Amino acid sequence: MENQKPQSKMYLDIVGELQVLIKEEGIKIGGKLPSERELAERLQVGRSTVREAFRSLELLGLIETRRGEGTFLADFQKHQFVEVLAEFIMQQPNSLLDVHETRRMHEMTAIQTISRNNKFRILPVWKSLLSNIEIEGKVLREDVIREMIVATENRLSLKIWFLLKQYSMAAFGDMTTQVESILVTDLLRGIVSGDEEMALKAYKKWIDIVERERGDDSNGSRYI
Amino acid sequence: MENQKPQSKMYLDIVGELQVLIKEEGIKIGGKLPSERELAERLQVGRSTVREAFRSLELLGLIETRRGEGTFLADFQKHQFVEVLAEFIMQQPNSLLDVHETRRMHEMTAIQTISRNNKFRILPVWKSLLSNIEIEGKVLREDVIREMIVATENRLSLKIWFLLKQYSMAAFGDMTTQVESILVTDLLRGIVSGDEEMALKAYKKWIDIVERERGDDSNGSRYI
DNA sequence: TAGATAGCGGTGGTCAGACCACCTAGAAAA
DNA sequence: TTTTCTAGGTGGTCTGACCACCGCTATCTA
Repeated sequence: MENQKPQSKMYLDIVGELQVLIKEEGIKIGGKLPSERELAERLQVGRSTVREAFRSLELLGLIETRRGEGTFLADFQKHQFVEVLAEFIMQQPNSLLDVHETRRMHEMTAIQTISRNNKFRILPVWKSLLSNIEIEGKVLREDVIREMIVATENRLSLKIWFLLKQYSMAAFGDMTTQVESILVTDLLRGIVSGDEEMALKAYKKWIDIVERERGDDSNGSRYI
Repeated sequence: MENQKPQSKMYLDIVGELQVLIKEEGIKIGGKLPSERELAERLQVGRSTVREAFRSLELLGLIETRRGEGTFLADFQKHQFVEVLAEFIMQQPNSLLDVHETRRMHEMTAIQTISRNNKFRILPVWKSLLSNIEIEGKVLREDVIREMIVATENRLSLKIWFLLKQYSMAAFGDMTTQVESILVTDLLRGIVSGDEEMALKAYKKWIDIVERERGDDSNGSRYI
């Protein structure tokens, strides 16, 4: 018996091997992964090691395990881990500010990108949002921003933004404030007309209001 | 023996109990947590269950385990979770372009941030870089950019940028090209003088050259 | 025959105990 | 005093054993 490799962090290797496996076998979201026992044998490790790898991925929201059924590739949206992260991180005021600012960075860049490029400006979604506002009188902050980042077609940025959003939501509670339609209207109008300055100005005011409503003390952003 | 509670997700309870324990015992960053064996006994669970809880927290970057020493409360600033997420996320096609653009986003934001704020403009590091260029005649792209993002004091942004950099390096080979000192000098001068436009213009030219040298086909950036 | 059900195999959840590899501090030797 | 060695503690891994749960199928019942 020549077992147990000395290199630390075997379960991290498993995580890596899992990524390969998922790719090779073409497992899609919601698809089933091999069972723990099978995986252990296939990778020549103990079942407990496989489980440790699974546990970490589970808290990250990347997989989902159901007793009696199996382990599945999770829908990205779930992410229970954010709460845990937030709980732990609350004591570290600085990192929270980083999250905020990085998120704003992605949001502002999206606004700039869209209002500078005709291809994005003429998208029907903006007018659709505008008419929605006229009808309902208000709109969710996240909805508008999300649409903007989606429009830029940068999925990585979208993922990061989504993460950061959840993260700060978990830390501050629900943030999907409904704002005066005037600002959103300005923002959207700025976008469709290519008036970057107008859009950004509306965005900044918007942010100001949101932070004030929350009594945010992490002001003095470096980006705005 | 009345063992093994049926309620699923025992390890999540452990995570919760750990948070309480950390708070009650006043464990600070870098502080030592109880050993796995002690914790198992104290919470009346098996050691493997404790370990599963630890593994998930570890991948989140909340704790750090060192063999032979123990388990410690980690520096949250490390944001280890970003790596794993990135790995999983970037398996998608088209992601390479996304990586590029997201990275440029972080770089440009840093440049803007610095040149708009006196506090950052007057940092001695810029003059130090400038004189270095005069002496050696050239400079590494990454070095300059890194210094800029470091200067903005957003460690999360730095972390993300570093990741993206590594990723594109792995995809394209070594990218640390040495560029004409003129452009870098312009960029740095723009920064210290608060001339955002000048700095950005130099940056964009710089990017152009790098992409051209590499024969980059992922042009048409949405951000520049 | 059609429907209810009891059982079986597979899966995750947990535990206990056993090694191994590693680190550290204190004891023993120089 | 300085160096070396050793014992105990810690995380890392494996094994094998249960349990609780799920889904399916073959069986039993009305």
